[in-house]
Amino acid sequence: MRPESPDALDETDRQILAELQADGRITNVELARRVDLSAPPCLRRVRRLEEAGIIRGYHAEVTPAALGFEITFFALVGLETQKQTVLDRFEALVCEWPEVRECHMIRGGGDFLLRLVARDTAHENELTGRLTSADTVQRVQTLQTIRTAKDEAGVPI
Amino acid sequence: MRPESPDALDETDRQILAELQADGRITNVELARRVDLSAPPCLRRVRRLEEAGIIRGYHAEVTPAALGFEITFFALVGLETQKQTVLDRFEALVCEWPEVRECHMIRGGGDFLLRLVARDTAHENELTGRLTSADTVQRVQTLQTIRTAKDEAGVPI
DNA sequence: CCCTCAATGCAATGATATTGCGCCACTGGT
DNA sequence: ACCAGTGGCGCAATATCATTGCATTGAGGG
Repeated sequence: MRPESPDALDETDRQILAELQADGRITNVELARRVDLSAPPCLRRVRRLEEAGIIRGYHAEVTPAALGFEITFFALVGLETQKQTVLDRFEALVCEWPEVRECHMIRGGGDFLLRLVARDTAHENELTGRLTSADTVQRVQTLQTIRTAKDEAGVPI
Repeated sequence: MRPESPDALDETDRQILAELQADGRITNVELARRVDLSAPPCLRRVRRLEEAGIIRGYHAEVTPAALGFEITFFALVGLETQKQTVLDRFEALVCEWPEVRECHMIRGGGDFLLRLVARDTAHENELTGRLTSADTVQRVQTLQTIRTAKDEAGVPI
């Protein structure tokens, strides 16, 4: 029947993903040239990848400092319990803060790793204060980034 | 003379950044419509933002699992010393690993926070083992992500 | 009040995206 | 071995978009 699953990716698909991950605004004509296809089938492949959810979207990478966000930091947050409703409530709370850019639940439960941005140290302090004083929060360890040697959004292809 | 710095962003620029951060493949015509400009000045603003380094690039967001990377995890790595050459060497080392997607130096020195992707738990174990046995590495704490409630690449605008 | 400069909009031109269609290769069944 | 059926490709045509040149407009300075 089918030698591979219907959503399997061949080498050309991987090349397309690699190119679009590296430059999301490349023209379809140029993309087709790089993966050695003509434009129409190349575009059809891109559409298929988008519709399959393999490409979730395209984003401009904006320098945070240009918008006044000089500080990026992480916060390791421990909650008092591991009860699901408590975890859910904490997630819902911080997800509403625009300064929280990522919220990952880690390990067995009760712990979260957040990535946040702040305009300055006062803003940062305010954010950590808000975290510390939030309901059910037991401890907050902030990890201030001194410098970032690598920051690639995607995955290796 | 100048009411604001030459690289200052007005409200239209911020709108452009917000739109391109949300959808990096939007056409210039559509972008111009949303920020209430005609196409040429809109494109000129985008080019200016790109050349000023405010827009660093555009990237497709690819689902890691589609490429076989089922696991994302973080690693807190402590080195034995804070000597600059040791820090630099560690950074150079892990930056060469494709599975390391982010490498942030944190706090006073000697500590790094890494974000990594792995195909499976065996791959993850191999990576943490490589970290643990790397030269000058004192300790490695892995933070396995159970679930991710929020993962926004950019900054609030 | 005039001048200057920066930014805009319009119009024209060259590229690109998108669709329809025919062709070829491969697969499975006869 | 032959014959559909299927999927993917390239070509060609058309709609849309990107990009450039140029005239106009409005705000601030002289």
